[in-house]
Amino acid sequence: MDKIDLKLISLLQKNARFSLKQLAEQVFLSSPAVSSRIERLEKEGYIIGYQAQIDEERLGYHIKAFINLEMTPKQKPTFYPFISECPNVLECNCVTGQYSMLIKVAFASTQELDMFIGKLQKFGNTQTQIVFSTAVRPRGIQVGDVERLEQE
Amino acid sequence: MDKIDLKLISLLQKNARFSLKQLAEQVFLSSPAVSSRIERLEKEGYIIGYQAQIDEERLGYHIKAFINLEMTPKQKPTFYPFISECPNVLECNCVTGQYSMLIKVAFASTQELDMFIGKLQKFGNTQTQIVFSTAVRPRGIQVGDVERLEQE
DNA sequence: GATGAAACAGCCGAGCT
DNA sequence: AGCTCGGCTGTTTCATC
Repeated sequence: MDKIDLKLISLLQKNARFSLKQLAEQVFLSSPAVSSRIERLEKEGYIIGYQAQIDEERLGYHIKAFINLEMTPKQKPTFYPFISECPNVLECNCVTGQYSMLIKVAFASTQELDMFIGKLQKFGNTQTQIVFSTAVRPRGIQVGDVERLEQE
Repeated sequence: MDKIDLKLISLLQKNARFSLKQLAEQVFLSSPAVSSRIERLEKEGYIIGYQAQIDEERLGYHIKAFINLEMTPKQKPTFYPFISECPNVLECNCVTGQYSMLIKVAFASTQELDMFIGKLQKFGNTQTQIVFSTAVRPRGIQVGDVERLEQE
């Protein structure tokens, strides 16, 4: 994990479809060298995958929201499979505080959102925050400028 | 926007580095046809970009958190540029409820997180939820199974 | 990590349905 | 109009240094 690895990560965060040649030019290496570095970064778990970012709004999912779900730990075994199968769930984290799960969702309408929240009731109380607008779109940690060259 | 477009979107969400040929095989079209469809999806704003997903934990950012920030609307013009420049901010949304901004961040330690929260105080009160674990990693809306073929 | 050759994929045109 | 096919160009991969 050196500066070049971080630069490659940063470039792939900007555009995962850069060709090896384009990447090679920007880090002043040959394409085979870049290829083997990326392979290593994938194998060692730094790079989890490459995802196309979709505009949910453009696809008709106009309502985005964060749902706080108050849940007892013993429900986790049934909750986890359920939540990961929901196509409208964009992210779900277990967090500190009164509400134990924080779920990000996208729906076509408030009606659909309401129905989903209804389904969640069997797990516990919910509190919902609807998204008005997005100041910073989901993105990775910005590694370009920082000097964090640990051997992790 | 037909079934094939949705299938392409779904495939690129799974792996943005699929080659045109690989995509073509899976939708039973030729690669030029796939190429022009993707070009159109990008131009029309369905596909915003392609991002490598990084394991922040693996890079040493062990603390992830959601910060609720209570802020008056008049502070937005100074807050927006500030928040989008922070390399540790993974996402930021304006939401309904008592807390007007919901900010997702990643830091190497609770100390750094604490310092950041300190900096936010000049905008308003905060309430922080630290992430214990992730049930569903950030992902796009799952379009594969649903029948949402509107001309949006 | 670099170089060169071979395999491969992507791009642009023409012709077809 | 959009899809498929063929040729050229550029990219990736492998062997060698």
